[in-house]
Amino acid sequence: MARVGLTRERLTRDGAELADEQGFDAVTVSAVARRFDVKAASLYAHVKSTDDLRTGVALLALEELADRVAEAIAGRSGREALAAFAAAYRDYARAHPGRYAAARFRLDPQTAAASAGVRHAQMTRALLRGYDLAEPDQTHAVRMLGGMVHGFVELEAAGGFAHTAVDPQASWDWTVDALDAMLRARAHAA
Amino acid sequence: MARVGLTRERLTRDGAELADEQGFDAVTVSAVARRFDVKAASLYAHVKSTDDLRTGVALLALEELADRVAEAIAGRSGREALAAFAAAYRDYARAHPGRYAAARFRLDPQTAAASAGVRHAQMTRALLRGYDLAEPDQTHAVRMLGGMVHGFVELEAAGGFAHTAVDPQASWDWTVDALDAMLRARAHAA
DNA sequence: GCCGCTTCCTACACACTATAGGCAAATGAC
DNA sequence: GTCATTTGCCTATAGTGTGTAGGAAGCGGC
Repeated sequence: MARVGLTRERLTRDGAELADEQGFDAVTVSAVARRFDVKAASLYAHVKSTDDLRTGVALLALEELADRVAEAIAGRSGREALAAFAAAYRDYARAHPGRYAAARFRLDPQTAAASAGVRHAQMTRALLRGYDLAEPDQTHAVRMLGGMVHGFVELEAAGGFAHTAVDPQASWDWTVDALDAMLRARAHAA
Repeated sequence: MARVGLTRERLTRDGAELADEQGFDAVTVSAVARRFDVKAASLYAHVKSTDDLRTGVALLALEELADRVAEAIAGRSGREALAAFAAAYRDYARAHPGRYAAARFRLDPQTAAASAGVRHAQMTRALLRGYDLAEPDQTHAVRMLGGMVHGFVELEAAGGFAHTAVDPQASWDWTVDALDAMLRARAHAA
């Protein structure tokens, strides 16, 4: 009966690759089963449902992305840290579009609370410590920064920048500069 | 045989309502058929496929949203126009989450070119004329602004702001203020 | 070798997409 | 009014995906 050696972990990793190749929506029980050359029903011993499979991919992506961001901001501060932080997100989204989409997958509250999502929030706050913002400005800045990075990355991925000749990288650098200037201007402003 | 009076337009409108109620992913041929108390096969006389149905909803949402934005910025300029522009997007997303998601639906290039999407781009540029930016700064600003608004709205919709007590409206106002200050600082800076 | 557990299988019930072809209601000609 | 045509919705069917139940083959411990 030629055992393939399925594991929840292997299915999750394969799901992540499938997401990058065909999009996160293509991550289904039967698609992954086909890649292992196995019947779909066999996967149900390892994952509870398609939703469960996707949740696994989402958690993996959040973890990977948090690791990269952590490495990017380690030992840096101020503008340099901001640029590295933003670049970590953008580079990951460009290298692994499916995983990036997976990281956006809606998790139920307690799964989210136990995920690497909290590390993302902590790192964003850590980054902003360099700008010395008092509350509630710091929270405002966390939200603005998160929205900015995510929004830019998503519009770029969706092809929204394809109709103009201007290099997206230049727009990105310009935006990061603007963010830095904005945050510095608001330091101590509470 | 009790004709219900199906039309492509009625199916599209109903799809938009379904999207707001159950999410854009719930917009399927059979779900809409159920709402009209009709067999799924009957819909295929009016829409070519599920994708076609969703495209219709997306075009409707883009149109509606463009109308609202146009109304919001009419007769305003500068900071006031920026605030109204941003509020139009956010308010629409909060009132019609499914349609907002639909507006993000990936259209094939020629459908996109014939959609209200181009009005959105034109209005964004029109808004930025008030800040007197030279190229390529204007394009950078268009991208930044688009990303910012979309990213903030999406994170808010995804519940990303639920873990902190700070009022999202306050963060929104703070962000719009910061954007305005930043754009003014960059006027003529080419 | 044999027992027991795990892994993967077949079989099945059900839902959604999509096509083909049928029948009846609405519409227009007269 | 009635008849023919068009249109609208139907049934039937094939294909694919999800998820459950139960069966058989592999693998380890002894």
